[in-house]
Amino acid sequence: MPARSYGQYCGLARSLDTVGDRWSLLIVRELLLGPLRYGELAASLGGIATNLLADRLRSLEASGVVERRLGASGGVVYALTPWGEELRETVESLVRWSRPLMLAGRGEDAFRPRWLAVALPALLGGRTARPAAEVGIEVPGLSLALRLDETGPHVTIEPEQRAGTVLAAEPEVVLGLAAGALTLDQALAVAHVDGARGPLAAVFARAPA
Amino acid sequence: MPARSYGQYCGLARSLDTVGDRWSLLIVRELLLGPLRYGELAASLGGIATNLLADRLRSLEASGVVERRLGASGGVVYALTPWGEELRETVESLVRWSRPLMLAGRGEDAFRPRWLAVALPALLGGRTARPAAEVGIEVPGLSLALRLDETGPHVTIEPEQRAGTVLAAEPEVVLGLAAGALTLDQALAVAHVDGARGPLAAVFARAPA
DNA sequence: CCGCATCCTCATGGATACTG
DNA sequence: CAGTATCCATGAGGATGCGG
Repeated sequence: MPARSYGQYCGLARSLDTVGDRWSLLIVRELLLGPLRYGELAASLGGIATNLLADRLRSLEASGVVERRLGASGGVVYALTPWGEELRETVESLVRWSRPLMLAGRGEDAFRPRWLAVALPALLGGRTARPAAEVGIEVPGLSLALRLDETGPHVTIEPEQRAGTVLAAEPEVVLGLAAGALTLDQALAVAHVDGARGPLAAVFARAPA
Repeated sequence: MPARSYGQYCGLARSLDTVGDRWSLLIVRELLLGPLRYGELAASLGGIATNLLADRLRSLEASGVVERRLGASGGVVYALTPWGEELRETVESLVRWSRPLMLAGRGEDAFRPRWLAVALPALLGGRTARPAAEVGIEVPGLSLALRLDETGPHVTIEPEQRAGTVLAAEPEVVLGLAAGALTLDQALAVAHVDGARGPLAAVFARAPA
């Protein structure tokens, strides 16, 4: 147990005893998109020390947040337990809370398209009246499609490039999250949708051929 | 800044850069109940090192989560900014997530009735569809059991006397009772017997023989 | 007394090298 | 590839001091 317990009979304190360690919630963030192997986790987390990753995975497994499974290729993969999956609510609330921090711009920070797959539902979800729409962001090596309908937002990751895909997203999200993530070479053409109404679909971008 | 930044352009990572430090969210928890002075914070947090408290308050103030105000008695009090207040959502989601941890029992952990004032709304409020669960809470001289099922939340209070008393009360009554603001006799006087009214007005008080 | 700042010790985090 | 082992830097914890 890397973190000293707060020793408080309080839900918040006990939650933080379990996932309040450095890197723990970021590991959960990665696994919210599906099981990953050790090396994939290390790569996606971007420079976590290997001993820390091993420690965190051990303690998260011991506390029932993460479990080891046998992946399709025979290797061991790490996955969230049902209880661990319930941390999505917490992660999304922190993503929403971070909006002022994200609007400050990317700066020197690293960026991985994967992270959008967690952030976008958190930022776009929760709206009441929402027209059916399709939102996508395409970045090197990854296409993200966010489909919005009456049942809520659904995110799908499409590894294969989809040339000529029409991308749409809420300006606030695209300008806040994707600023700096898309290069000029991707030639994103920004234009307002004809007859766009409501908070959605105000920006169109065209992916490179 | 005590915490090294993760250096990731991700909402979760930036939120954790801001409030992911040890003690930071517990400080927020205390201030969610209202402004406090430095000494009150230190006492309620139970044994935080004074230099750490000073450090955290400084960085939370620098990042716009907390602000210093002049209290009624002329002294300086610490209070949440509007943005800091928005962390209530995150805190409550962690409180809900901690249910299995809290069901494990109190053990040697410290307990302060204040903490219930944050936890109970998180557990009682919220969604409509909720799986059946039972939460036990121990207050000095009082045992509280909170049972959640499809019909809503039910609180079972187990004092020394009042055996078999069934009553209905608003959640605020239970909250006041649990937080020490109301004595059991006062709560019983305010509560309404049977004929529960309102969506959350099903509160049972029962004592062991 | 309250509100911190300083000092010291030790647990934890971070980077790199190394191994089955 | 999936971790361990090692070493150093840093932050936590506790005691104490000091000014208002």
